[in-house]
Amino acid sequence: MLDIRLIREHADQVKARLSARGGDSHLQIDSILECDRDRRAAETQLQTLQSERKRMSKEIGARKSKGEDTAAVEAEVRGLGEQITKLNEESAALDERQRELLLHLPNLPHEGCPIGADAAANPEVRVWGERPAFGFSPKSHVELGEALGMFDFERAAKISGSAFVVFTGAGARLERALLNFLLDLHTREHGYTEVSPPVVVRPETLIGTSQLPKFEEQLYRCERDDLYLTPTAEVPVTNLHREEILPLEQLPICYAAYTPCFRREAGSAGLGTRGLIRMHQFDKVELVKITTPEAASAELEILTSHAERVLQILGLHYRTIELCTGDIGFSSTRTYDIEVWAPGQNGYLEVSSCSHFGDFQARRMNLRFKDAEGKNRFCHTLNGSGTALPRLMVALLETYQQADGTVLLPEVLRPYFGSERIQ
RNA sequence: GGUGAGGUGGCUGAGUGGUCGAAAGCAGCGCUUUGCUAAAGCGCCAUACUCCAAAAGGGUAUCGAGGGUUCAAAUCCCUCCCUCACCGCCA
Repeated sequence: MLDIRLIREHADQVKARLSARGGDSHLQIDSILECDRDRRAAETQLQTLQSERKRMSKEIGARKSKGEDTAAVEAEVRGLGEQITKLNEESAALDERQRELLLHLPNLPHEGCPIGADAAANPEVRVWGERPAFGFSPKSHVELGEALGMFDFERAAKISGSAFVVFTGAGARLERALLNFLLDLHTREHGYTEVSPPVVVRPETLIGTSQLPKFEEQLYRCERDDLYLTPTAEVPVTNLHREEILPLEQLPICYAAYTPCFRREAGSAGLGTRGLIRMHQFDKVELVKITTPEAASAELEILTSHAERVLQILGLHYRTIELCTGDIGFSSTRTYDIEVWAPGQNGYLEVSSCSHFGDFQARRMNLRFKDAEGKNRFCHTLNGSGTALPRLMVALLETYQQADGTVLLPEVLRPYFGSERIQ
């Protein structure tokens, strides 16, 4: 959520930055300003009347204690009360409307965010390793994995529908090995604190990280209890400190969390494609940071390097791109995507998206810290996948496949998996 | 799921209709005094919104949340959320 004062005082700048996103969100600014003006006018009027009522009520109290008759004044104040009720409704409605408008407005892109219309304009920031060469035609993970008995899409469809998977045998074991490897790496070497949060959350939690109100149709909802399945651990983990004022010396807070993630993928292209690339439920290890505005930009670089490190250790070729203004997500000011090479797809797959949200989420969840001067200020939040599991598995299987259809695992995974080869 | 007890400022904790935004204590900040690693005294010490060009200074709201009663609500009524205890059920 943007600061209404920023919008009020620098409307043109806000509009300009929003238009860099390419949508029509900047067109909302004028109606927000109008609502803000009406709201403040109503509030000022309301407060004047309240002040009057308060004064007169005190007077009634004072006169009653002296035994005087106050019937006439009481009648007068009663009339005031009616006006106050009406104005209060008006003012509350305007307040609610303003909040609604602000909740639907995306974040401003960071000054450093490259300008561009869409994904085609995303600059490549780094490339690591190179595409592996094969003396044969590399197979897709679907072909490899099904032959090795690692997953079963048909039975998953039987029990849950399309775009679900059952990991079986070596597949289930590899999933578990990867999770343990990722959590160990981030907690032991990168200093994150491991958390294991609920994956069913209340609507306010989703408003905090901004999946609601705008992206409701992408979420699974348990209607009876008004709870939602989390689309990413970002949601429960970032909200852990909602409505708190954190001491400066506690920052940055760094959490690593493994959770399953649930996405309806309504209207997604490519949902019909076979394989592990886009599913309704998948596992992910997420990295979350809560920090100060001053430290946040540097933390984004660190966070991204931690996600990249996963691929480096696994020996997987990848590239890092930065999303341009036309491609960054709703709540992000700046985002790096890490794309791993998948030989069987003959293309790159996004396995991590690392974003800096500024105080956009912190405002929504009223997450603050006490600065060196003792002032309460909004935190900055960041997160990145570290990494998504199924796509990492795709890249692993396809990169390390052998001519005989077996998969020779990278060194670091062998103790976790319990052998060096999937066969 | 049932019954009961609760939810007050950074913390502890008073307050059951009227100068209560809220006693007192602790912690914190400032000043003073005395001085062997500290004590005493005094003062300050919530948040949000809003008015004013700004500062200074006002105003309003906030005692878990939302409604209601009343001239007036931390205080009375209703609904919800949460915590604790016991019972029931249960991986």
